[in-house]
Amino acid sequence: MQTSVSEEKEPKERILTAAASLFATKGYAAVGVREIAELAQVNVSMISYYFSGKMGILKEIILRYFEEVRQIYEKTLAKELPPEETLKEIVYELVSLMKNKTIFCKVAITEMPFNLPEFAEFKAEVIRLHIDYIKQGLKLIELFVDDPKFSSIITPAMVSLVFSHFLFGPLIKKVWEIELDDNYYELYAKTISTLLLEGITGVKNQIKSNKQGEQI
Amino acid sequence: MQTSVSEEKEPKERILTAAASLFATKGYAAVGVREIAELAQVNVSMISYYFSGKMGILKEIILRYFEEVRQIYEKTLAKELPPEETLKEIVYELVSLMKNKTIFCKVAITEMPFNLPEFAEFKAEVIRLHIDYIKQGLKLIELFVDDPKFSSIITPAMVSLVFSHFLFGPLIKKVWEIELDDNYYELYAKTISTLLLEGITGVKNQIKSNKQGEQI
DNA sequence: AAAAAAATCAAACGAACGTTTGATTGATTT
DNA sequence: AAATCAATCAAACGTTCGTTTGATTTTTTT
Repeated sequence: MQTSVSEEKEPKERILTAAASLFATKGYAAVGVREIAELAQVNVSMISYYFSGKMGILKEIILRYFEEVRQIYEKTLAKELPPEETLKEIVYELVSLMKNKTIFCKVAITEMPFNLPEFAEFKAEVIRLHIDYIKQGLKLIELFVDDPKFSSIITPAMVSLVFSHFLFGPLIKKVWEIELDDNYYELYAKTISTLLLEGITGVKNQIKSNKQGEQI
Repeated sequence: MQTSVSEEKEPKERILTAAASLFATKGYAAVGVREIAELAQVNVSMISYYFSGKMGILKEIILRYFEEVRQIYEKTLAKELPPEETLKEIVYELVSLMKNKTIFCKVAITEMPFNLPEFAEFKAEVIRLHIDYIKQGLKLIELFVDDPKFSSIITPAMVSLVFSHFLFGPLIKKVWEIELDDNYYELYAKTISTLLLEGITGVKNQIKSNKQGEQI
């Protein structure tokens, strides 16, 4: 374990990295500003100076995460591949995002289910801002399953599928005792996208056979 | 929103329910003991009296959650159904567990990715105690995919698939504007288990075709 | 070189934290 | 009825919390 951030750029970025790393392991609310400042090797007051408060750091982390996801969606949808290929590519890109910026993503995802009163409004705003491209992603899935009820099941399922590995990260290492190298993550992306595509196809067939059942 | 716990049993149970409900919405670390006490309508000191500290409540919640899951596994495996049916039934049971005891499950799951130093040992112990039946569950999947590397991908994926709806619960209501009644949850369980079964079958086929590719 | 702006610091702020104390009440046992 | 035990309480414990202050240093601009 490192006790300080190694020769890293500007203080503002050091604070962000240190905080993200602490938030990722202990959760936002369990981390104190002094702990962040020590790891980032800055004075405590610098946190309010640069981020106007501890909450500002979390907001910045979440904004950056959503921006990365937005770019992935935009970049991939612009290619206008067939839906299956698009979905596969999005999964690949999301996995490599998680691999390269694990702690940022983990913070954004683990803090998502919570509803701190001071934070609810900001989160709702972020969701609102990004709802457009989320729905673009949904249209993709609705090419398979054109019922909003199914989208509301499959979309969160897709998100949590892709991120499951990183959520349970430390536990996985402990239980299976495997090495998490580049090969592993390639297999991971491939397996998850297959799981998802074949799964959705299965759901689609299930719906079809149900409809036929009703008609008889 | 209720400001107190309605005429409920023993004080100890009131504390547990109140705490779980607060932990579920704000996260363990963001909730204070006084807030819990107020909601449970007990004196603050009763928390240490019954649970020997705030952490004791969280431990109790997590223990109860794991016990419920253990019972589901045991009960279902005892039936000795074919693997597909077993998997399907486990998913159904897990969904209905989440439906009936949402806040307890949500707390257990959302706090799982974090590693508070005072809490790491307990969590490792719980995992160790339950590793046996988790591996029993794994054997199920290894009937489809007999490579531990794939299990390490598919098992967390399965868990997060089943729980995705409850993790993103409030967000789902907001985005899709749908009613979450019994019918919805029946569809939910059915869809998730299809997604999972067909997905795993797809992964299995992918592996098979890869192996054939190597042999040529 | 002087002036202005930005960055950093130690120190202190009041508030909230989880826990403990010691007295008091209510119920149970002798 | 007396003694014992469990349950509850208000109050205070010492810490830690996030933030702010006002002085000081460093950098940039004039």
